[in-house]
Amino acid sequence: MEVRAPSRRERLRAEASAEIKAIALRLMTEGGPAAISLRAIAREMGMTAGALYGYYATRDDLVNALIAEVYSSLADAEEAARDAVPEEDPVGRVLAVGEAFRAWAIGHPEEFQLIYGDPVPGYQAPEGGAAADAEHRACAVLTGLVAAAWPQAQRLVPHADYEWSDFEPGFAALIRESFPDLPPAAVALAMRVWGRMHGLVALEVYGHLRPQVRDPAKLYRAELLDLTVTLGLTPPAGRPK
Amino acid sequence: MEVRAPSRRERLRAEASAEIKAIALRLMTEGGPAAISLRAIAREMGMTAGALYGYYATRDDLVNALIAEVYSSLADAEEAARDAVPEEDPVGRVLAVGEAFRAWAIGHPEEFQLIYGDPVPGYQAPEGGAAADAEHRACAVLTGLVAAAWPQAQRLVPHADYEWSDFEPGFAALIRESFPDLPPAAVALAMRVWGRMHGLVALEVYGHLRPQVRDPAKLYRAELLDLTVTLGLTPPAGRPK
DNA sequence: TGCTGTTACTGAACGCCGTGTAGTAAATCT
DNA sequence: AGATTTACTACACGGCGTTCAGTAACAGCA
Repeated sequence: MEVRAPSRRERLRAEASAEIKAIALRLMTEGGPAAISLRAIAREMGMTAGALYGYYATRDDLVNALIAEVYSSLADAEEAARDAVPEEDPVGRVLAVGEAFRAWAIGHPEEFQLIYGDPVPGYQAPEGGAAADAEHRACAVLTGLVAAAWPQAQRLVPHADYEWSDFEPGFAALIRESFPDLPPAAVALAMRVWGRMHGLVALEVYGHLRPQVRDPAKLYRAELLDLTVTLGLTPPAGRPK
Repeated sequence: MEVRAPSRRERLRAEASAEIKAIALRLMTEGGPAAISLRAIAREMGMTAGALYGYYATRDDLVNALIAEVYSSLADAEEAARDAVPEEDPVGRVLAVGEAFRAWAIGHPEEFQLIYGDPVPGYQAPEGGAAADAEHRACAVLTGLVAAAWPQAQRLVPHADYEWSDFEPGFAALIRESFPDLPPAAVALAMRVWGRMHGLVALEVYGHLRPQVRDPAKLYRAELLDLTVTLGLTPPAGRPK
């Protein structure tokens, strides 16, 4: 953890690296993930494509850096939405985080695509990258929601036969660090919540909803409300008779 | 609708067209959707890349043809799964179709990606294409499941304020043709069911589940069971006390 | 101050890719 | 058999990621 003052060289280098990422990000928002081309970036910076290899070993490395950044922005949005609702209102928090997730995705479709879409044929997430870190942050928000709802939710999960061994050791450790008292079944529930929010949003972002449904937001809202039922935060809506 | 016997020329042409699609499909299963290259296909057929333009006007046209074919195979799988369970067992049918959907996706990840993934930047689904047709078939299976469950489900959907005007006219007409007595709220529920199945499966196919969860199938199964609760086919699992 | 090693970049090349266009040979129709 | 349609090749264009030898500017040291 040395904190040498950055030399002029290092500063310029960091700036260039940031500019590369910024341009790449803009290119992506304009033409989708496929529009991230080293040559286009270099063109805008008044450089040659080869010059970029001094900053990123390969195009995929650059994309990975972007993923980390973008994922982090999603995590920020979710955390902000959660913290805007008082802790005593778990239903409100679920709705807020859910809506924030969708709003972010709809507002940044290319970024969503970058994170949750095509990992390019020979993909593989870098092991301990910042991307995995941000993914965990985003996931932790959902886990927190489930943790808050767990007293009510635990009666509703059928036969909670989940063990910590059902999760990868590293992931389990990470979770138990943040939520020491949470049982494994709750973590499983959190993953399901994740999937549930992801489903409709992914369909919408990829254009599978619009050609049929006029107002996807309405659909999503209903799903979120139903989600609070699954979490035991809201009684089933059925008019009793 | 003339039914002339196909001349020799037409037959050869159809065969070539089919071979192109077949090779494209194989290339995709081997290297992901990005590996579909006209040059590679031509190479395998002992032709030049340009020759393929006699069959498909552009690479995207070929991809669209593939999408239609692949989507159709998914619809087949869902219908087969549904029909393997007697009509009197709606819960079984939901589980069967749900598991069939996941099994198909996991077994054909590239195909799943092709259908539900990156529409390439300047995409647009051809209006009345066979792809839209197959998508409707797959969607109809889910609608059918909801229709069967509707007597029980309708008590559970909160404030069913859905009108037919909430859907695109063409889509609404198509649905009402197949299910004359189904209210719009049920269609909305069907779309939510679709989203719910899609969520976890998409996360798994794109590799967001594996690094954390050991057995995604278990998670998905729980989600399906919870889905039958939402559909009113199963009482909430909570031990009453 | 001058010298030396490091760093940032260029320019050209390689091999991919999708896409057109002009020409040729074969199959088909009359 | 002759005229026409069809299927294909050969070639070219521009764009892509990536590599590599060479060059010019910089940094630290004497």
